[in-house]
Amino acid sequence: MKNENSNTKQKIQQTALDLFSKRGYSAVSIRDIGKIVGVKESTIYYHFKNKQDIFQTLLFEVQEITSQMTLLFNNQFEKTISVEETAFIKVGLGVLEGFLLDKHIIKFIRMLMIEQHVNEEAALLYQNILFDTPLKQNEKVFQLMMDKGYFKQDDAMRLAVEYYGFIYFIFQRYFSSKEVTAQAKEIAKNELSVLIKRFYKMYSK
Amino acid sequence: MKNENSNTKQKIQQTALDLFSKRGYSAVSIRDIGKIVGVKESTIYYHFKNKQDIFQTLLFEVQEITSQMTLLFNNQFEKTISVEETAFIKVGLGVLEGFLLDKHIIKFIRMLMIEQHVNEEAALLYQNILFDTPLKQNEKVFQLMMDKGYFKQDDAMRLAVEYYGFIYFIFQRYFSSKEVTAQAKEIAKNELSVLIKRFYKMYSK
DNA sequence: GTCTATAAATGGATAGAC
DNA sequence: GTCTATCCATTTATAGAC
Repeated sequence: MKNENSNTKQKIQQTALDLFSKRGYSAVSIRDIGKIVGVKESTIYYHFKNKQDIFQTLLFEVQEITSQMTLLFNNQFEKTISVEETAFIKVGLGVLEGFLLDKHIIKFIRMLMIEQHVNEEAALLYQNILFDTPLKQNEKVFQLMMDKGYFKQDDAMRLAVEYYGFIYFIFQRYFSSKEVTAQAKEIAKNELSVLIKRFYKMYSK
Repeated sequence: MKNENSNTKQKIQQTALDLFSKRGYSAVSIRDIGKIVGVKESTIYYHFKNKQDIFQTLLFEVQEITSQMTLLFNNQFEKTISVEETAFIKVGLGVLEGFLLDKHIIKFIRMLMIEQHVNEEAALLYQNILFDTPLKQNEKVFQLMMDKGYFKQDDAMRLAVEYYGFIYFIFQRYFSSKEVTAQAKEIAKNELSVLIKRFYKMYSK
C-alpha cells in the first residue's frame, strides 16, 4: 500500500495501547506491535521516532480525552442535574459505565495504572484523570445541588470524595484486572446503586 | 564469601521486590538485581532456578503475609474493639498506616498492582490482599459491633464496603505512585478521619 | 510507505574454574 | 557460593532497495 493517508499509523497506535494496557510498556516489543498490525518493525519506525514516541503519543491522547471530558461536563452539567433519586443514581452508574468502563478509555486507564510507577508523566495523568478531574466535577455538582436547595448545606468537596470514592472503589474491585463482562457489570452496578442510594438519603433534603 | 548461610539469597529477594515494585517484572533484568546486590548473574542462578522463580518466591511471601494478618486479626479483634469514636477512628487510620503504608508491604502491593495485568496468580493475590481479606475482616468487626449493641442493626458487609472503600480510595489517591512522606501521610490521615467520623456518627447507636 | 538486511546492545541462562 | 566466560535469543534502531 503506497497510500499516504494510510491508517497504518492509527493501527500502530491502537495496537500499542492495547498491548501496553495488558502487558505494560517494557514487556511489549516493536515486533509484537508490528506482527499484529501486519507490518515490519522498520515501518513502525517510519511512523514513529522510536518506541517511547508511541507511548508519548498515547499520553497526549489521554490529555485530550481528559480535556474533552471537562469541556463536555462544563457545558452540560447544569441542564442534566436532577433532584430525583433514580436520576441521581443513574448519573453515578453512568460515570462507571460510560466513562471508566468505556472500551477505549479503560485501556488508557490500565496503561496509566501500570506505567505511573515508572513514568512521571503517566503518574500525573493518572492522578488527573482518576482523581483530580472527577472530584472537581463532582464538587461542582454538589455545590449546585446545595445552592438550589436540593441538598443540605455541607462541604461540597467532602461529599465529592465520599461519592466518587465509592465509584472508584467499585471500579477497582471489579475491574482492576478482570475482564469487563456483562455479568461483572451487573454486580458492580448493583453494589454501587446501594451505596449511592444511602448517600442520597443522607444528604438530600 | 563461602558461607553456606549467607544472606545473599535474601538480599536478592529484597532487591528484586524493590525493583519489581518500581519498574515491573519485565523491566527488571537479572543483571540489574545482581548489580545492586553486588554479585554476578550466575550467582543469582545458583540461588534461584530462573527469573520467574524469584517472582514466584515473592508471591509466596505475599500469601504468607496475608495468612499471618488474618490469624493475628482473628486472635485479637474481640479484645481491641472499642465503642468510643476516637478509638474507632484510630483503628481505621491504623489499617492505613500500619498495613497499607508499611514500608515492606507497600512494595508487595505495588508489585501486585503492576503484575496483576500480566499474571493470573498476582491478580488473585491482589484481589485477596486488597479486597477480599480486609472486607471480610471488617464485616466481622461490624457484625460484632451490632451484636454488642454498639452499632445499629444493618448489613455488616455493606458497612464494610463503605468503610473500607474510604480507606482504599485514600490509599490509592495519595500513595498509588507517590512516595510515602510524613507530609502526605498527614493529609491522608486527616482526610480519612473526616470520612470515618461521619461513618461513625451515622451508624453507631 | 513498506520491505530486507543488518548493526549494536541487552537479556536470560549455562559450563566450568576457584 | 561466587566468579569468568560464553551462548543464544530478542530487542531497538538504522540503511538502503523497491
